[in-house]
Amino acid sequence: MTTARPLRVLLADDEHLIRGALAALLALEEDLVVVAEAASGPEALAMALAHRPDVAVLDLQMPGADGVKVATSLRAELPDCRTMIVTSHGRPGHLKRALAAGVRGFVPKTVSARRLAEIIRTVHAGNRYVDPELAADAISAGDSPLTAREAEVLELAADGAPVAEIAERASLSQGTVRNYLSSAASKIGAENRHTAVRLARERGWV
Amino acid sequence: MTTARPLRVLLADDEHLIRGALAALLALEEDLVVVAEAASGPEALAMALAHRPDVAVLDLQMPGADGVKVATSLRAELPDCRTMIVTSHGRPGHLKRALAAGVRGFVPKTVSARRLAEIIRTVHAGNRYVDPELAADAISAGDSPLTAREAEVLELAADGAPVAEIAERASLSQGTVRNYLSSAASKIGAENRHTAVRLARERGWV
DNA sequence: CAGCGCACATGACAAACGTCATACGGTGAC
DNA sequence: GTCACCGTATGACGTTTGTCATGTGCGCTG
Repeated sequence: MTTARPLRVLLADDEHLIRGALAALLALEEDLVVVAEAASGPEALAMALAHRPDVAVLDLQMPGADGVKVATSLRAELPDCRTMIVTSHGRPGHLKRALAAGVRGFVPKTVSARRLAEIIRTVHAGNRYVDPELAADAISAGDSPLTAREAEVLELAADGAPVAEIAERASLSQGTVRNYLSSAASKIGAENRHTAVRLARERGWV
Repeated sequence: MTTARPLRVLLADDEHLIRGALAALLALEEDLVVVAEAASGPEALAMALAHRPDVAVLDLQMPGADGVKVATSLRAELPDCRTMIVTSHGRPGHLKRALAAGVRGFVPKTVSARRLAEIIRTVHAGNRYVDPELAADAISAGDSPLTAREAEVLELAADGAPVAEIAERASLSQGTVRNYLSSAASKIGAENRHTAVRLARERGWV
């Protein structure tokens, strides 16, 4: 059993420093081999199709397309490839999106390389792994109490646009927009739409 | 000249994965030795005092105290130790703050490890190094047109607090607060304080 | 089918906000 | 020593928001 076929890994992260360092560390693991690296979402996708890795380790924030988008495409185009997300900022919403996209591993960058290698093996074996802390956050954040429209309007309000502009962009009357913003804010427990936007962001509801 | 005293490096980054990987890569450089690692601002400070490194490589965002704060303290307590900042999100304002704190190197995490090693040597030699792209951003963002008070009030407005609360926290009258917010927004070219906050953030003015 | 929740709307009122004029004391520059 | 700019303040004005009541129509679900 010493000559098992090595586990082929794709590494995608826009930070060269991290990516290179990670590749070096994973190379120390005998059963892992990094077959491709990418610095952007589209590049990750292209690399995956070219090299057909067993596991794709994706950074959440990358130029072009974020980790979850890449995972979604990968699921369609390369179903045998397991995907996992590594991230610095673990927002509850991201985790939820990721799991919905078929991602099987979700870990913060605070883990050690050894641990990451273990998790890569876990994921490859067909199991899932979600960082317990992030999972707890996601659960405690709960599901969004917002209706689809409320969320949409809140999102349009995100950059501080006045009601008139939001109304126009959403093709709604100004009164309706105010109603939605008001009910969204009260559901969230914020005193005004701006704090509502911030809180919704933090909880991954927008 | 082969047995020169090695260059002693302190590594501070809250992401274990990155920090470990970085340490491993820097260890490949013959003339560098990582003498200490830290995962938070205070820890970095303590480690520096205990191990007296030649160069401290600090992540910008860390729990406890950010890289710039650590650099400031270090400058006072360990003047011989050069400091440099490594960061993922290079906002213009951070660079300015960092240079003011006596930081001698400022690089994004997109550089390669080899390059980082070179820069560590540059910094140790007493020179400065600032990533050209970040420098260009900082220059094009220009200086803040805001007065000290305007910036302060704008910062208090950052989380969407109403004027009354800002006034209380700044010990100002509500009218004054509104005046400041109004003039700050007009200087920035924003239509209201919320977009003003956002733009000021992007330009590193708060 | 009756009831419920949602999308969407209107009108009205109070509170918050943005803007402007005006004022006065302090500080630094010329 | 005047001039300009800043910090601070007030009062007044119109506009934008937040909130509420109320209404219509639609699609589920019991």
